[in-house]
Amino acid sequence: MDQITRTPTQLGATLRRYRKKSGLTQLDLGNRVSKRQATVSNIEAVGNGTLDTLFAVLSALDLELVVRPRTKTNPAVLGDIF
Amino acid sequence: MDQITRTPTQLGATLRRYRKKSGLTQLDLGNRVSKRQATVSNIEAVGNGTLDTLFAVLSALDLELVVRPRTKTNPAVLGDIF
DNA sequence: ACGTATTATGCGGAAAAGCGCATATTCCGG
DNA sequence: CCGGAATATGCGCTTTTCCGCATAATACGT
Repeated sequence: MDQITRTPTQLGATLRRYRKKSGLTQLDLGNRVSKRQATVSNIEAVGNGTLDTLFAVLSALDLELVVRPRTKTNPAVLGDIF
Repeated sequence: MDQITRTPTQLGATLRRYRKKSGLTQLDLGNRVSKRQATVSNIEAVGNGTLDTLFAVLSALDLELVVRPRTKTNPAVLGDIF
């Protein structure tokens, strides 16, 4: 299932999903990327952060990003809801 | 062709590709998202920036992000090269 | 309900990214 | 080549993010 994100908040929610799926806490993940638990919280919950932090987290969770033209897929169902 | 990115630099290169494809200059794009040409340059060339800026640019270029587990695709050929 | 684990939030200070403005450098068509 | 367009870089300043550290609030199993 592709995780389409169009806002920082959606991205944060998606990252959280993947983090939980791999059984890590924010503290665990923060340690792996040498960042604070608070920083992980901030990027997940608020959607604030830098690209540096983002890619550190993606790497730690063994994820990658795909950039593509927007699809017609219902934009509401994408990640904010859960 | 999927635009897989695993580093800020690859992402920047990808954004540049899409910007040029849509016939915009950094100045054009900067104006659309109410940010400086220098800020666009920074995210494209250096890979530095915030999620805020990133999603503003994605939106202006009508792009979306997909987060997914890393594939086995040759990781070297993805965007730094060009 | 309790206790613990997890996540969110707050502080002061350092670092980075943003700004306006300007200029240097590079790219590219003619 | 030359000249203009486009991109990169610099300065001083403001805003945001990150830091360490700590605590408050929430979630979750027993």
